[in-house]
Amino acid sequence: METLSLPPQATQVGLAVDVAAFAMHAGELRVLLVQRGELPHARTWALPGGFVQVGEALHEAALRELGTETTVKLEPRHLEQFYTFGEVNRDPRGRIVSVAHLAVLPHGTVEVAGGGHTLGAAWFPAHTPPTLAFDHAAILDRAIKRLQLRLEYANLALEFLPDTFTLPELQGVYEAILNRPLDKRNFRKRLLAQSILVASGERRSGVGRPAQLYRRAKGTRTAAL
Amino acid sequence: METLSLPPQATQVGLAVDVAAFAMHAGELRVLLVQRGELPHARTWALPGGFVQVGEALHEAALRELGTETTVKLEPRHLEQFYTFGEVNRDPRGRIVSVAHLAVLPHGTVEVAGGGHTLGAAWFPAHTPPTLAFDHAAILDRAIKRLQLRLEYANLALEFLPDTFTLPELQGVYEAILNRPLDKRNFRKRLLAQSILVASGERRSGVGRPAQLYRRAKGTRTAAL
DNA sequence: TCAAAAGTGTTGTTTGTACACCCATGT
DNA sequence: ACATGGGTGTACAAACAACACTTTTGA
Repeated sequence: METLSLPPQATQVGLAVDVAAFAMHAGELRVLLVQRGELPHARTWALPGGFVQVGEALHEAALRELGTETTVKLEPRHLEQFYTFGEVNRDPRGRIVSVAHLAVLPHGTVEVAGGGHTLGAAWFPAHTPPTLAFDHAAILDRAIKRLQLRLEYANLALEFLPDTFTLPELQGVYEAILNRPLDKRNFRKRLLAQSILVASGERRSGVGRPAQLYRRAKGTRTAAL
Repeated sequence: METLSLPPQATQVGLAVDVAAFAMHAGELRVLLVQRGELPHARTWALPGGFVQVGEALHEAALRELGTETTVKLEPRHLEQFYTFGEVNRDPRGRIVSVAHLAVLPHGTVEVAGGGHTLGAAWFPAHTPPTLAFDHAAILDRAIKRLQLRLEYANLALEFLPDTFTLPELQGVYEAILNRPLDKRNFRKRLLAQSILVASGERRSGVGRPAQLYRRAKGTRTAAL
């Protein structure tokens, strides 16, 4: 297929991916950050990311960066590109355009460690992140907005939880992402009306009254736009 | 600012923009296409597009391509990127990633002619386009979906019309974009309830009963997400 | 028996949708 | 007078928002 050649001006702009990967920890929405080990912005926190390889699809590059910049293998339940950041001076190394991705990691994804070019990796509160390198604060901002949008109509909240979960847990995910409290009765009414949840009959022991366990009904996984 | 250098693997992927530019003609939603003058896909129709230059923002590249691939200067009322297409084999010349943009051209933008590398430019029905080069059919498809989404909550329909317009004209824009008829009474109720339209008192002569003219209320232009 | 968390209904408001006739003008 | 397109209101259904007490368990 390489019968025609790329014109020279086609290869002067660098193409990267950055990934805003979210998970729930301690009832809070957290985002995965890596501490840069190289200039520019050495020692500051940043979204995991890197350059797209020639034979690699964009989502593959995003997955690879999630895997190599952190030691533990991460298997996102959801991955979608949401915006492409191309300001001319967003990176001091030259003209680099970044296709930003949103990832959702399932419950239990806790241990992460730096790998590759990074000094470390850790989870941070998504709504109150530390100072970030490059334009990553803007990228994170937009990622959260997209996540909030998706929540409303693509059952994305379930991807944060294990296979079985209680309604209060699910409501906690919604509240953590939307960053505001929700009414318990209206929440239950709305969710159950969608009939994407089925009670698994069991109950989970805890401090107060045990909660009904639910799981997602078969065939109700909605594809991302 | 060029104190740090781009790593070599950063420059192996070509970055382009493609633009789906829409306008209303004869009560129909039309999209601007150019006929390619070069391989690959010589003589087939395609969305206007081309490579991003080093010192150029993405939206500037989109505007430039709109201007150089057509002779008449086009001044879009709305321009936003909506998705980045990066399939590995989408272009036989090599690895080229395209940031796709959606543009809305105002009423009266009729004459276009080929320029640059193209054999010609013309408007085509957006819902029934001819065979398109590369993956441009998929890009156009997604552009129309985005346009339909925007319509619902970003008053984008007004950008297709001149400063003053009648409600039946506005309804025609909605129907052309959504590709389905709307109820006249409900449409008027909904639009007037938003109070973004003010009657300009005048009337326009035509065949039947004259229609009330409206214009957009000041300060009601909503920024694109 | 107390603390802690789960569960449950009703009411009013807003939003959306279906639907048919009269009005103002030009010919 | 008639043809052409513009303009108007109501009734039902669905979705959404506010709001407080009872139930089940473990300690």
